[in-house]
Amino acid sequence: MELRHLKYFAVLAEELNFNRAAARLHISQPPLTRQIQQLEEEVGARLLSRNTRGVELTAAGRALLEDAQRILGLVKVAKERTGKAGRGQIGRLDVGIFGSAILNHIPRLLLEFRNRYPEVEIALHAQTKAEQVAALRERRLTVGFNRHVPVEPDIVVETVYLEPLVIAVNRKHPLARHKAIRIADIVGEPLILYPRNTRNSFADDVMALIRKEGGQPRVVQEVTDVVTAIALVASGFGLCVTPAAASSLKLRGVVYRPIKATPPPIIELACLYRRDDESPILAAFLDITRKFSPAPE
Amino acid sequence: MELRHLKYFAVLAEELNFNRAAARLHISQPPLTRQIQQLEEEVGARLLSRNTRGVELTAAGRALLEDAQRILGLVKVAKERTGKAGRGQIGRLDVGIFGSAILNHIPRLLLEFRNRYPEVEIALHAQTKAEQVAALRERRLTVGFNRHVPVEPDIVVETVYLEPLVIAVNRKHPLARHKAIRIADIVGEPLILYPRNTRNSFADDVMALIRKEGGQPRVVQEVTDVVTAIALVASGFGLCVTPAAASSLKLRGVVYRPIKATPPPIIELACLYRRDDESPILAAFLDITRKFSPAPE
DNA sequence: CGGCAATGATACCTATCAGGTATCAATCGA
DNA sequence: TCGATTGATACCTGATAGGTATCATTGCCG
Repeated sequence: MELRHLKYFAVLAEELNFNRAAARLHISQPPLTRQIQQLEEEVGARLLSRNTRGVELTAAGRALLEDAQRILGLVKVAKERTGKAGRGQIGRLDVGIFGSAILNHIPRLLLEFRNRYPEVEIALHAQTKAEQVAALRERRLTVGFNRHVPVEPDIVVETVYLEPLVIAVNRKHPLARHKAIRIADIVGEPLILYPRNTRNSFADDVMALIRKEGGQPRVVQEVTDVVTAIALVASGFGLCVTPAAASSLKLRGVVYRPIKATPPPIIELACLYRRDDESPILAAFLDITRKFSPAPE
Repeated sequence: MELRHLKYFAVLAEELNFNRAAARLHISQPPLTRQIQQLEEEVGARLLSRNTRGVELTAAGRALLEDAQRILGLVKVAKERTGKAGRGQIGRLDVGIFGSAILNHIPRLLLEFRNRYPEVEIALHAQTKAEQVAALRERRLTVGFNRHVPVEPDIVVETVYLEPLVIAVNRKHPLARHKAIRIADIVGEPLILYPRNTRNSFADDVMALIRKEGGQPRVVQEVTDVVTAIALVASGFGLCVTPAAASSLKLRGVVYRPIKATPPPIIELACLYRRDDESPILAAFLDITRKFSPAPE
C-alpha cells in the first residue's frame, strides 16, 4: 500500500464517482479504477459497491476512509514539521547561563530569538563554566554563556559582547558626586568582590585592574553573586566594580558610575557551543547573537 | 512522498547505516540512498548527517522519525481494521425485536454471533413490524425479527424458526393433569389472548386454530404482552395459547402443556433485512441464523 | 421501446521510475 | 600506504503508473 492509494481512495470516497475523482486527481479514470482495485485486494475487502449509477461506500470503505483521512493529515503535518525543524523554526534551545549574565544582554538575545522563532522552546539552565562544557558535550545544552572560558578543541568559544564596567557606590559616598570614577580613586576604598572561590573569575579581573594602577585592593567582603554584592553596597559596606548590566539592579542608596579610563575597561561575554553541532536552531541562534555583537551599543 | 519513503527512512534511522538498512529492506544500497535523497528534497531538510563512518539523525530527522513511525503504525492498523470490517468482524449490528421473541430463540442467535464476532457491537431495538420495516429502509436497523410480516419488494423475509405452540394452564385446572392437550379440549375454556389490537397478529392465529376445531373462542381478557398473559393464567383468569418460548417464563401456579395434534400447530418466526444490503455483518449474522433454522430442535 | 448518455471495467500501449550492477570518492585503521 | 568500509554516482533494466480506446451495463427520455 502506498499513500497514493489512500489519497485516491479519499478523493473517490468524497466524490463517489470515478470520473470526477480522477479529474480532481489529474489522472484519467482507468488508472484510478486500477489503484482502487489494488487497494481493495490488499486490504482484502470491497471498499465501494459499484451500482451502475455512481458508487457507494461499504462498511469496510467507511472504516478505511476515517483512517485514510487521519493518515493523510498526519503525513501533511509531518512534512511541515520536518521542514520547520530543518530550518530551525521548531524544536528546543537549551541555554546555559551564569548568575549576572541574565541581567541584560542575554535576555535581549533570547527575546529576539523568541520573536523570530516562536515555536522553538527555550530552556534556561544556570550552570558553572565546567558544567556548561560537560552539558554541551552530552548534548544537554545547545549553547552556553560565560566569561573566561578555557579553550577546548571540540568547543567553540565566541565573544559575543564587550561589556563596560561600572562602579557601584553608596549614594552618600563622596565618590558618588563624580560623574565618572577613575580606578586610581578607588585604591584603598573598601571593596566588595564576587564571585567567591572561583578560578579565573570576574573577581580576578577587578583585582588585576586595581593592581595595574599600582594599588593593593582592600577587599572587605567576598560574595557569590551580584545581587548580594549590590545589596552590600546599598548598606554602605563598600563599593563594587561590576559589569554595566548590573546597573539595571536599582537598589535604594546605590548609584552606578562609569569608569574614566582610555580605553575604558571592559569584560568579555562569550558564548560556547559544540564545534560539530550543525543544528539549524543553533545556527539561527548564533545568527541573532552575532547581529547583536560584539560591540556594546 | 510515499509510504515507501517513510518505511525506508524508519529502518535507516534504526540502523544508521545504509548498507545494513538496505539489506533489511531487501533492496540494494543505491536505491535506498536515492529514496532518502528524494525524501530530503521533498521535506526540504537534511534528515541525516553523513559522516563517513556511519550516519546520524539531524534534528529534522528526529522530528520526522517520530511521525513516520506513528504513520506506519496507523497504516498497519488501518489495513487490519478495514479487512476485519470487510469480513464483518467489526462494526455494529442493529437488531429489531418484538416482545416475546426475546425469550428463547433470538438470544441464542445473538449469543452465538457475539462469540464468533466479539468485536461487533450488538444493539437491540424493541419495535413493531411497521417500525422495523421503516428502520430497515432508513438504515437504522440491520435486521429485524417478527411474525406475519407482509411482503415488500425491497425487504427480504426469511423464516428462521418454526416454533411449536403450547398451552399455559393454571396448575389447579383439570387440564393440567393431561400430559398434552387437544385444541378440542379448550373450546369453551376462558381464554387469554395477546397481543391486543394488532392486525395479523399471533392472536388471530390462535383464534383461527380454535375455530378450525369448530369452536367459538371464549376470550375473557386481551393483553398486550406475554408476561401479562401468563401472569393472568397464574391467578386463574383462564388459559393461554403461546409459543413454546414462553415456557421459559416460570411463574408459580402455571404449567405448560404441549398441544396434541398432527401436525402440531406451529408459528413462524421470520427475520427481515434490506434486499440490497451487502454488509458483511449482515451476511455473517444470516449465516448463523440459517445454521439454527428453520427446524426447532 | 430504442437510441443516447453516463456509469465503471478491460485491453493494451508508453513513459516513468524503482531497483540492480558496477564503480567512485572519502576516510579510517592496521 | 594499502585495504576495508562508508555513502554517492552513473547507467541499465524491468515493473508499473498512467494514458487511449473501447466495452458492458443501465438509467433516461423522446
